Amino acid sequence: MWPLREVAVNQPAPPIQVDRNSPVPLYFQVAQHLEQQIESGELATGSRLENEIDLADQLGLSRPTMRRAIQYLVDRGLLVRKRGVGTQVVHTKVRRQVELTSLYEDLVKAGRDPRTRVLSFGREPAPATLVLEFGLAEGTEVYAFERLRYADGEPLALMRNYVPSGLMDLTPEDLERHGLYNLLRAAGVNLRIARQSIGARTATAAEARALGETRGASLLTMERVAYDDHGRVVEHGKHIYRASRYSFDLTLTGW
Amino acid sequence: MWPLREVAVNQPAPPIQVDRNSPVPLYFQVAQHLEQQIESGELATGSRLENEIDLADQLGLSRPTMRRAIQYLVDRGLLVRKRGVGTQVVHTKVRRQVELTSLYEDLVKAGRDPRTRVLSFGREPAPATLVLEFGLAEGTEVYAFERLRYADGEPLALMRNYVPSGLMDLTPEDLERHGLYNLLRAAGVNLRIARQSIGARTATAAEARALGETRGASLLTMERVAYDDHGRVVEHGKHIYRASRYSFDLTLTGW
DNA sequence: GTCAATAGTTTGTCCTGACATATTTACGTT
DNA sequence: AACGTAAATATGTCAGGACAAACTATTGAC
Repeated sequence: MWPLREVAVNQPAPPIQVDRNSPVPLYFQVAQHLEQQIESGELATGSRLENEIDLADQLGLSRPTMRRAIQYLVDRGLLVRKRGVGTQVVHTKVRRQVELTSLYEDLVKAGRDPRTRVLSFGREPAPATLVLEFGLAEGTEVYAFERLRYADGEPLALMRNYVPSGLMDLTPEDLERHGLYNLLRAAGVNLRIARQSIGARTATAAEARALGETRGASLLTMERVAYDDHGRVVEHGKHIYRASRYSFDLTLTGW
Repeated sequence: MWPLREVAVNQPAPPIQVDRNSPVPLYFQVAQHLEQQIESGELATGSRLENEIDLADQLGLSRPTMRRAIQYLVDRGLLVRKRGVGTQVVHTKVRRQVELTSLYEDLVKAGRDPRTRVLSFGREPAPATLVLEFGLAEGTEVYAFERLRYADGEPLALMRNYVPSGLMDLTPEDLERHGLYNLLRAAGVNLRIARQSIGARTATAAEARALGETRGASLLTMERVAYDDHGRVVEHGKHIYRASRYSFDLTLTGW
C-alpha cells in the first residue's frame, strides 16, 4: 500500500527556485511550484517527496518555511504526511475544494448562457422569520426580490431572496446582468459561510407554469442563509429548481 | 464595524492554564480553551483578543505556539484576524464545519432511533460504471448491498452501495448494527473526500412500495463516491430518500 | 525460523529571535 | 481646520536549533 522507497522517490533534486525579492511569501512560492509539478505530473501520483530537511536545504530555506509550504498542500488535499514515513502525493482524483459560489457563476463556467428575469423587486422591513430564525437585527430593511433564471433559453429556477439594504445599493437591472454573489463581492462583502438545506417536493400549479413543467413534477428546493466574515446575515434565499434539469454537485472533505 | 479598542478588549487576563506534561500539544490545549471560552460566551461575540505576544507571555508560551492555536480557530471560522489591527471573535451564528458523516450517525445524533434492514448482500466484480466513472481498478471485487433505513420505525431511505472487498470484511449483520462510515473508520480507513450529487425525481411503483410512499411522490436522490487519504475509492452509493421526511443540511465555507 | 528488542529515518512540537508590512493613532505643519 | 507624516501597534514571514514520537527495517536471541 505504501510504495517502496527505491521506487517511489522521484528526481534527486526538484528544480525549484525561489525569489527572495518577490513580495510573494517564500512558503507560498514553494507551494505553488510543488502544486504545479503535481498538476503537470512531474511529481507523479503516489510518489514520495524527499524529507523536509533535505528539501529545505536544497532550496536554501529553513525547515519551518518548507513545512509551511507542505502543510498548505496537505490542507488542500494534494499531499499526505505520515510521521516516521514521509510525504506522498495523493491520487489525482481527490482534488478540489468546497466553494461558495452561486448558480449564476456555475452556469457561466459551464457555458450555459444564463439569463435572469426579475419578476418582482422592492424594499421592505425584514420579515419576522428572518429575524427569529437567522438572527437578523430587528427593524432591518431588506431588498426582497424574485427572479426566474434561464439556462440556454430554458427556465431552470425560481428564486426568492432577501438582502439587507444597508449592505449595498441594488437595482433590478443589476440583478438581470449579474449573479447576486458577484454583486455582493463587488460591494466588498466577504462571504464566509452559508447554511443550506436541500429538499424536494412536487410543484404547485403556479410553480409548474413559471418553470415550464407539468403539474406534480418533482422540484429540488434549496433554502440558504449566507454570513460574512463578521457573522452578519448577508443573504437569504428560497429557491426551487427543475429536478429534470438540475442537480447539486458538492464535494465534502473530512478531517 | 470594527469595534473601538477600549470597549472591545475583554478581561485583562483570561485564566487559561496549560499542562506541559499532557500528551496533548500545547497549541491544541490553548485552542480548546479559547474555543470553550467563546462557546460559553466568556469571550463575547465581536470582542477583540489581546495581541499574540501578550497572550503568549501570560501563558508562558512562545509566540509561534500561540499563533498556531489562534490560526487553528481562524481556520475553523471562530476568529478573524487583520494585520495591524488584531484578532476578533466572529459572530456566534457563523460556526460549524462541513462534516463527512453518514445518515446513520446523523440519525443517532438526532435521537431518531435508526434501524437498518439489509435487503440484499453479495460479492461481485466491480460493475463497469464504477471502473469507468470513478477510477476504480479493473477487476476489483466489491461488496454490493441494498439497505432500507428506518427512523423512528418509519422507512426513510433506500440505499444501494458498493465497497471494495479488499478494504475490510463485511457481513449483513455488521450493516444491520452499524452505519457504513463507522464500519469503514473502524477498519482503519481514513475518509478524506466525497463527491455527492443531489437531485430529485418521482418514485417508481417499486420504490414507493418499499418506502411507504404513494406512487409519483417526490424523492431526493443522492449519488456519492468517497475516497480515502490515498485517493482510493472507498465507497459508492446511490440513495433515495423520502422528500417528505428528509432534507440535506450543509454548511459551505468560502475563503 | 520466529519474535522481540534496537537503531535509523521522518515528521510533530516547541523555543528564541529578528525583520517586514498593514493599520490606526497622534502629531505637526500649512 | 485640514492634510500629510511619523510613531505605535498588531499580525505576517522567516531562520535555526532542540527534542519527542511514530514508523520501518534490521539485528539478535531463543
